[in-house]
Amino acid sequence: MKILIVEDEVKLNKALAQGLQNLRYAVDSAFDGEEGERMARWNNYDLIILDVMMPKRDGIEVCKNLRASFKPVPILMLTAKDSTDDKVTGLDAGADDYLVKPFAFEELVARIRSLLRRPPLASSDILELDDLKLDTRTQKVTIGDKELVLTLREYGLLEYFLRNYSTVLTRVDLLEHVWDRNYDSLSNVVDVHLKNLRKKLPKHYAKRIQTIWGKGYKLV
Amino acid sequence: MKILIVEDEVKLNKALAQGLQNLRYAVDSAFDGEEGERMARWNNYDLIILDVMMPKRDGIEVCKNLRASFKPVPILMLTAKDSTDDKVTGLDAGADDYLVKPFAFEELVARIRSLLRRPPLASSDILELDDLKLDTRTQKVTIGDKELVLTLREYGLLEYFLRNYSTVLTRVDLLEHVWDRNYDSLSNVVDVHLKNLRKKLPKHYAKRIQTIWGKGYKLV
DNA sequence: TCATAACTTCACATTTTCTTCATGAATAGA
DNA sequence: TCTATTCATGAAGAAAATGTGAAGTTATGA
Repeated sequence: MKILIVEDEVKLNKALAQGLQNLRYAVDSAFDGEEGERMARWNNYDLIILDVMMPKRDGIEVCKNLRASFKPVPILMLTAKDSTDDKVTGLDAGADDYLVKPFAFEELVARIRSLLRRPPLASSDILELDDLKLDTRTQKVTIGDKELVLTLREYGLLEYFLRNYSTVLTRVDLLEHVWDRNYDSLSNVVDVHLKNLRKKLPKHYAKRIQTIWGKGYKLV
Repeated sequence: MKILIVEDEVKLNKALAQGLQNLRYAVDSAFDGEEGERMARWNNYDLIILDVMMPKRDGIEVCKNLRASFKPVPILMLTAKDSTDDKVTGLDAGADDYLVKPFAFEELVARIRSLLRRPPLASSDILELDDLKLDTRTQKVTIGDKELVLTLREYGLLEYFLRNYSTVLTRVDLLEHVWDRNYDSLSNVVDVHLKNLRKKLPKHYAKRIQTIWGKGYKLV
C-alpha cells in the first residue's frame, strides 16, 4: 500500500512518514500543494494525506483538481480548524475523511485502515459512461477532455438516464424527475429536449439513448 | 433529480429551494406536514427534506406514514434539537439521515449527494423459460445471449404468456391484458400479432405457444 | 429595463407499428 | 369425404408514435 503525505510542516511530515513506514506502508512525501498534486498525478497512490493550509496551493484546491481529473484515490484531509465550514468545504471538494490537528497517531492509522478497507469508491459523485463523465458537484459534463455545455433540462435528462442505466423510462418518469412543475402528459416537451440532448451528444452516444416505441426511452 | 422540501419557516424553505435549484435540482416546496405528506404521496421524489417541528403534522409522523405505505424515498430530517433522543426517534421513524439546525448549506448538499448516490431500487423482475429471459426493467428479451427485438404488442403477448405459463388464454383475455382499448371480438388482431411473435421466436419456442382449437392459446 | 438564453407549444414530416382484409390451410364432426 | 368453422398468413392502407424546425412565451441576468 502506497501513501502520499502532503504536509508543509517538515517535522510533522517526517514523523508521519516514519510512523507509517514502521507499519510497512510505502510512503512518499511532498512539502507543498504544487509538488503534492504533481506527485499524485504521476503515481497511483492508494491513499493521500493532505494538509489544508499549505504554501503555493492549499489542500482544498489540490483535492478539487485531482477530482476534476477523475482521480478516485481516497483522500484524508488534515486541518487545524474544526469549523463546520472547513469540514464541509473539504468533503465537498471531494475528500473522503478529515482529521483535526492535533491528532493522535493511532487515530490517523485507524482512519487510514478504514479508508483502505473501503471498496474502491468509484469516483462517487461522477456518473460515467465510457469517457462521458457527469460531475454532480460541478454540474459539468465532459467527453474525453472536451466539455459539453448543456441546458438545465438537457442536464437533468442526461443525469437521470445515467442514474437509471438500461432502465426503460417513460415520458412520465422523466417529467416527474427532471421537471418541477407538473405537465399534462400530452405535451411533447420531453421529446423536444431529448432531441436537443441527442443533437449535442456525439453520434455514438446519441444512439445509445434508445427509443422504446410505445414506452419511452432507455440508455444502453 | 427532484427534491421535496417540507419546512414551515418560509424564509428557510425558499432559501433552500433557491440554493438547490442553482445546483440544478428540481425542487418542490411544502409548508406544513399535511401538505408535505400529500405531495410526497402524489409524486415520486428522489429525496425529501423534512423538518421535524411543523404545524398540522410533525415530520416524525409524516415520515412514519410514508414508510407505512411503502414509500422507499430517501428522507433527510431537519431538527432544531440535538438530543440523541430526537435523532433516534427520527431514524426510528424511517429517516435515512439527520441534520441539526442551524447547519451549513454545504453540509446539507453533501448529505443530499450521499443519499442520492444510493442506487434507485428499480425492481427488475425477470421472467424465464429455459434460456429465454424477459427483463421487465429493461424490457429486453434474450435467448442465450442473443437479443430478440419485439414490437410493443409482441412484447406484451410474450410477457403475458410467461406470466400465465400453461394456462389457456382466450383471445378476449389477451385483448384485455395486452391491448388498452377495447376491440370487438371479431377482429383477428391477436392472431396476427401472435403469428408475428411466433415468427420471431426460434422454432422450438414458437411451437410451445400452442393453439387450443376453439379456445385460445397456451404456453407450455 | 432590456437583451439574451432557455423553455414550451405547435404544426407538420417521418418512422414504426397496428389493423384490416382476403385467402388458403387445418380441424372436428357428420 | 364433405362441410362448416377456426386458424394462419402476407400484404397494404390506416393509425399511432416519434422527430424536428420554428414561433411564441417565459425566465434570467446585466
